[in-house]
Amino acid sequence: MATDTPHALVPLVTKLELWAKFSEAEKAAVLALPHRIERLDAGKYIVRDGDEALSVCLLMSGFAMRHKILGGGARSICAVHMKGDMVDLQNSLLSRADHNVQTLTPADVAFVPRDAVKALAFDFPQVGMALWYDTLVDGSMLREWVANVARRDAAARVAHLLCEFGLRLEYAGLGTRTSYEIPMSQEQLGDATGLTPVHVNRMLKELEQCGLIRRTVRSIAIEDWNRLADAGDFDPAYLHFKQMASLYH
Amino acid sequence: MATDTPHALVPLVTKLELWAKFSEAEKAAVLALPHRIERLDAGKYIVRDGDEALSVCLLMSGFAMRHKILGGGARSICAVHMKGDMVDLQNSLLSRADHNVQTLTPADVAFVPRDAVKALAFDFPQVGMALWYDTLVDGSMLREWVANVARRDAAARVAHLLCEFGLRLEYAGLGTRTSYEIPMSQEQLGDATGLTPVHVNRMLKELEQCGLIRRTVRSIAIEDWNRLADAGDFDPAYLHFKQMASLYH
DNA sequence: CGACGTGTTGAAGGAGCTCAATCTAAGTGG
DNA sequence: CCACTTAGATTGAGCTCCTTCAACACGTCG
Repeated sequence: MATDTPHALVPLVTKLELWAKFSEAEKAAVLALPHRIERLDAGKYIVRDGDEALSVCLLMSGFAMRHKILGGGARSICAVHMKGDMVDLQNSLLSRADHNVQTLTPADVAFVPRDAVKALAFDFPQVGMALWYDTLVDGSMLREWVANVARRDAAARVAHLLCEFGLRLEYAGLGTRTSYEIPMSQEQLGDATGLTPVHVNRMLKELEQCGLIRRTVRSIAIEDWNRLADAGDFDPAYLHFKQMASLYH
Repeated sequence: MATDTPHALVPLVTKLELWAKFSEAEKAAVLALPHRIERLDAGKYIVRDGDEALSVCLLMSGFAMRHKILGGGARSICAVHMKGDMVDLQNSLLSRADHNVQTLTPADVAFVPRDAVKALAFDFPQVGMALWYDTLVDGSMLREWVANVARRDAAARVAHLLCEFGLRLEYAGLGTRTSYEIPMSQEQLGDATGLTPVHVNRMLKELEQCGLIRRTVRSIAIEDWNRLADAGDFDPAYLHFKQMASLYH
């Protein structure tokens, strides 16, 4: 569990410092978190619903999703995570996982023992606060996700998801908001929007025919950001991005 | 802002102690939070989307909801709160509200200044941790809410909501899980389930005709808990109730 | 080459929506 | 106490958006 790559947690510090300026001691404490780095294939479960989750994990590369499997076997994806995201604070602190976390692509993941995170939050309240803020932003994104699947029509749901993805990828330094590779199949997009894969396909086609996007297999190019944002009823306020004024039009 | 009813915050202590045993000093610190108590009419906004939220508020009686108004004017309700619930940690800590909080019924609300809550969390990490846990449970409930509106059919959505309500009311000491007054109109139920009020009405009728519930105006009696839970694909694990084994069948 | 996962397209059906009328209960003012 | 108002509940009829089912295309990988 001792770390031979002490810089692996730098992205975490960067992210948490969005919420509070850390002292050197606080930074050092975060970087000193014991962790184990693992390379996971696509489709690997990080946590399963019902498990006792003992680790918090940090996505260093690749993509992952949170989802639930319902009684009838249907799947509901409620979040997608990318580089720098802290996955599974939710499950690990509440001890018993209430949903699954699964990789969408091959991913490098740093596992940090839950108790070390807890201790860190206790010993360095400033850090604990930043972690808390991070989970509050997750909550905000969940509320928007609810609104998306509950009250927007199919085309708007897909458009909204494409806008959110673009901004988040840009924010994570993984591309521009108007051109990126989407790490999900159309079936997964369906599970994320509450639609069937067939209908996702038709909506993508429609958005393309309206000149809002262009696409090849998995690559999305947003032709007209403003019109797509309009079609998707997209307003990035819920992402609570800091210091990114340029993105707010 | 000085308090003349020092016991008003007792329900908060009780709730937070589900997550961590508090010392006398910690309990005293929570009870010493400065607060102002206010009686609000039904339909009153506690916070509006976009506001700078300066207070956290504790529901002492009555019901409230969180919701978003979308571009087209549609409303999406993503949570309902009741006695003892801490409303609006979300909005106030992130400084700019990303959704509305509005009373469903007349309600007694204790307003606590945001900075006092922050200071409490800093000075008493054990308390801060409990507050954090509370927001994590909110997140879990949101994920289930996403699954409900995204992947269940109309009858199941309504059934699930009725089950959740019953359990939460019982847990809050406001009745039994099988018989209660529902504090929402059918239009609001529609906004909470992503359905039209007309269709909510038909689903309630259907559940009644199947012998799962009985009802008068706003009162719900669950005739057959197990069958209703089955119809609503309801499993209470996501509520993360503590010490309530009897409810898990 | 064949198999498999994924994307694409068509046709038909249904769950839930829209529109609109009617009914009920709870005020409210006279 | 009653006429009047109003918000919400209830019901019906028709329509539409999305689903379901099914076939076919395409690229990758054994």
